[in-house]
Amino acid sequence: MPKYKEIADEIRSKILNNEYERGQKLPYEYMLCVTYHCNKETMKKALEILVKEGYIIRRRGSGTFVKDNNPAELDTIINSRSLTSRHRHDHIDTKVVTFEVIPCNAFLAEKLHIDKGDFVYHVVRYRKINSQPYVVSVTYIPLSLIPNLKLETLKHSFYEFITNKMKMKIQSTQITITAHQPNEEERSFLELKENEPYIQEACVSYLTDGHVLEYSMDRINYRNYEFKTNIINQ
Amino acid sequence: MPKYKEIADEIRSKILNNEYERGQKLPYEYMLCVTYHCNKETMKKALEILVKEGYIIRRRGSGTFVKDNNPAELDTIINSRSLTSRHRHDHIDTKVVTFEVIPCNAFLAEKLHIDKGDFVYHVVRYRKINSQPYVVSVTYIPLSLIPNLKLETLKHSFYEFITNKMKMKIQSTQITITAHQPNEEERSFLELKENEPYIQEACVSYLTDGHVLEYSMDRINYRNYEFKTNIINQ
DNA sequence: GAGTGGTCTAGACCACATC
DNA sequence: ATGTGGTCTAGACCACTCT
Repeated sequence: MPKYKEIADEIRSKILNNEYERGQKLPYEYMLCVTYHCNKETMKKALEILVKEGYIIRRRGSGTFVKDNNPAELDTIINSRSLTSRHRHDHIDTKVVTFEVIPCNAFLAEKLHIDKGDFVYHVVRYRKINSQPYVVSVTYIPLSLIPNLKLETLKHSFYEFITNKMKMKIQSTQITITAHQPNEEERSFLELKENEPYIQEACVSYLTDGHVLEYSMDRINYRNYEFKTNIINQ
Repeated sequence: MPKYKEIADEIRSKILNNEYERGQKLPYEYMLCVTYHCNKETMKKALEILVKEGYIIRRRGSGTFVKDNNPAELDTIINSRSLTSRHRHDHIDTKVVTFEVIPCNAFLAEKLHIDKGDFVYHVVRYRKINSQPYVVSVTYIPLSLIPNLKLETLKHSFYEFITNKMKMKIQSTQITITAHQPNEEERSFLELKENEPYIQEACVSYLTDGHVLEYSMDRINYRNYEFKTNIINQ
């Protein structure tokens, strides 16, 4: 793990533990460099991570300040740090209702960066968390990437399988949030009333080797939905 | 404008103009440094911007590649580059239905980083785009930041006013997306049927001087809602 | 003017991918 | 072994804020 990430982790946990308090001014850059034994540019990289995560704010001429925010709330923001932990829901109460191999259409070919007609897994899963219906998950995965996908894997954690068994790494994910009317099965599982839509998170996941791992649509009862992110102006 | 942003802009537009094609490998780092007359670290900063925006992918040992994506679609991703342009809707068909000054409650005090009881503007606006109902916008702004806010300003672009007249700069925005049932007025304006929720984007906008400019809730008919973002794994 | 961040460079050295 | 990106450093110089 690079030094700048270690330093970011240290400072982040100091903020979360209130060693650096809300609204407080941090020591200035050179002082931090001395404390954490690094060069100015390295410290800048570390602090930049925390800026992007919304923990601190830097002002030329004034200094670096801890954002006057509820730290617990900050920790729920979706960013590079939390993407992995989002996948950790994967083990809970999964019912696989569809598991088939089909030739993909033009839409999927575009998303998955493969040719129209190439075979893909088509998986539909109904998932509960703490016995409460949570998500209808529709996933398409190129067959060529994982020729030996098994039903058992889909019942447990697909993410674990990808990471630990296949030694693949997700590099980035494009997320698109929209809302739509469910079909009858979805409505019944998600316990939606007449006219109520689900929120859909459509994800395209890229591996570090450049391949697209999957195109997935997670459909969630809007009552349970929350998405937080932090956008920094350039 | 720093050199690394200029270089990022140049390379981004080459990608958008297909001078660097989808899926193509870019010249390697040192070559790019020669082409754009800069140092390795500067080029790295430039390319990092494009990685975050989802235009390119870098692989240690292999090279830098243009993502095999529809460039037009990439341009709709919400990130530092597009935050500003989102505010450009601000001029369209605005009806101000509430404009008052009230003492804030504990919830707002927390969001705006002011004391409970401090005065804030409370603004509710109904906005149409191309004569179509688009958003119910509820905004709270600390009175102390803008003591002279006028009704006229709210009918036009609040963002323009902040930027050009007040010379303020938005540094970052925390966005939280949820969905809720409307009240009667909201339902009627947004043309929602019985049981249909709106999607809410709650935003906390920070200025470069560290103050919170506003807490706003934009409530949108779910049929018209779309939010795209790109998340890079660390 | 003093304090503080931001940018840029030159160069050393490391880590990973591919052949 | 070679090609390619990633990290780290030392130091020069610039830009903004505050008082």
